[in-house]
Amino acid sequence: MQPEQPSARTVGRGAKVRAAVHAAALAELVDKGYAALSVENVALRAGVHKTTVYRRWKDRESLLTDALGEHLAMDIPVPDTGAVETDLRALARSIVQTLTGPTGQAVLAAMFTGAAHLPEIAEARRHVFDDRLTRAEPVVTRAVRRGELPEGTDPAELLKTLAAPIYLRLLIAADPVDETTADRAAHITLAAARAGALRAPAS
Amino acid sequence: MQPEQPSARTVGRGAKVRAAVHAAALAELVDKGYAALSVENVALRAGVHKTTVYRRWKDRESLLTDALGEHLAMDIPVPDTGAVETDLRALARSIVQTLTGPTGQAVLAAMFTGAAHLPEIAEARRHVFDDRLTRAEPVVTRAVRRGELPEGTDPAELLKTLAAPIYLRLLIAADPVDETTADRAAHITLAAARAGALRAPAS
DNA sequence: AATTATCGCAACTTCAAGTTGCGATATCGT
DNA sequence: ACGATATCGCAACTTGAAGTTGCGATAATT
Repeated sequence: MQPEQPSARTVGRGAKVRAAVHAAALAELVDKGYAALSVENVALRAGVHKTTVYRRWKDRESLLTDALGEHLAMDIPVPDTGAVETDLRALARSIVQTLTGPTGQAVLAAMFTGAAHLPEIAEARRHVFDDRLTRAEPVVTRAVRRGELPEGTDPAELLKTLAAPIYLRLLIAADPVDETTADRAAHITLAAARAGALRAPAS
Repeated sequence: MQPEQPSARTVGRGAKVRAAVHAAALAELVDKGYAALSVENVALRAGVHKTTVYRRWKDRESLLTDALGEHLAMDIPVPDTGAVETDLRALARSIVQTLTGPTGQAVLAAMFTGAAHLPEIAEARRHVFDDRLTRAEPVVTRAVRRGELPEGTDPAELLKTLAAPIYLRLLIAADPVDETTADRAAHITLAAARAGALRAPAS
C-alpha cells in the first residue's frame, strides 16, 4: 500500500475491447444507419456483451462521437505538382478515395442518416469540411501566382466546385464514383476557372 | 359500371385528418429528423389521437412514405427563354426554390436523416432526380442546336454540374443558399460547357 | 502463480411503442 | 333537420427494447 501508486495497475485488455467496439459501431452505422443503431447490436458485432459497452460509454451518442472522433483525423495530403491540372486531379482523387473508403463511408453515414442532429456531429461536419478547404487553398493561390488561373480566382469557390459533383453523385444521384469522376470534376473546374467564372463571389 | 359497391358510403371526415397528419409528419420530420420521429408526436402535432394514426397507417414508415409521396409530385417548369444563359439561371433558381421551400426541406430531411434506408425512399430519390434531369434535357439540346454550346455536350452531365454546387452548400457546407448561389452555379456551368468540358462522358 | 481489474451472464427495472374495447362525435343521406 | 354509421378520442392494457445491477468467470500484470 504505497501512498502514491502512479495509477492502478495498467488496465490490460481494455484497449482491445475499445477498438473492437469502435469498429463495430462504425460498421453498424454504415449498414444500418444511425436510426437503427442499437448498443446491443454493436456489442454483438464486436463480440462483446451489452453491459461492457454500457459501462464504458454513457449511451449510443457518446459512443458514436467517440468512435468517429478517433477516425476523423484523416489527413488529406495537399498536392503540389507544379501545375494546376495535376494538382486538381490529385485533390479530386483523394476526395474520392477518402469518401469511398471504409472510414469515409462511416462518416457519410453518420452525417446523413440522422446523427446530423447531434450538435457534435453537425459541427464536426462543418469543421472538417472547412478545414480541408482552407488547407487546400494553396493549390489555388499557387496556380494564380503562376499565371495558370485568372487573377482574383476565389480558392474556396473553386474547391467547392471541385468537390460538389463528387458529393452529388455519392449522395443523391447514386452514380458510381471512381477516378473517372474525379478527373471529370477536375476538368470541369479547371475550365470554369480559366474562363474566369470562379472569381471572388463579391456581388 | 360497378359490379360491386366500391365500399360503404364515402368516408367523411377522413380526408381532413389525413391531410393534417401528413402535414404534421413532414413538419416533425423537418425539425426532429427521422430518427426522432415518433407517431405519438406526429399525432399530437396534428391535433389527433395516437390511435387514429395507428388505425390509418401501419407504422411510421408507411406514414412517411405516404406523406412524402403526396408531395413528391412537385413539377418543375422547364424554361425556354431562347438563350442558354437565362434558361440555366431559371433552372438553377427553381432548384433553389424547391429545395429551400417547406416541401423541399421535408424531402431533404427524409432523404438525409435516416429514411434513406427505406427502399421506397431511396428509390424515390433516384427516380425524382433522374426524372427532373431527363425532363430538363431539352434546355441543353436546344442550346446545342442553336449553336450556343459545343456539339456533343452531354445534357445529364451539364445539369448535374448545375445542381451540384447547390446541393453541396445545402447539405455539407451549410452555406446560405439563395438566388445568388443559383446564378453563380449557372455561370460556372455555362463557362465549363462553352469550354467543351461537358461533352459526352465516354472515356 | 497470485492479484485485481475487467468482462460475461442473467435477472431485473423502466419506458416508449403499439393494441384493444367502448363511448362520443361528426358526416352524409333523406 | 334528423337519424344512421363510420370514424375518432380515451384510457387501460400488452409488448418489447433500452438500460441497470450483483455476482461469478476470465484475462492481464507483477
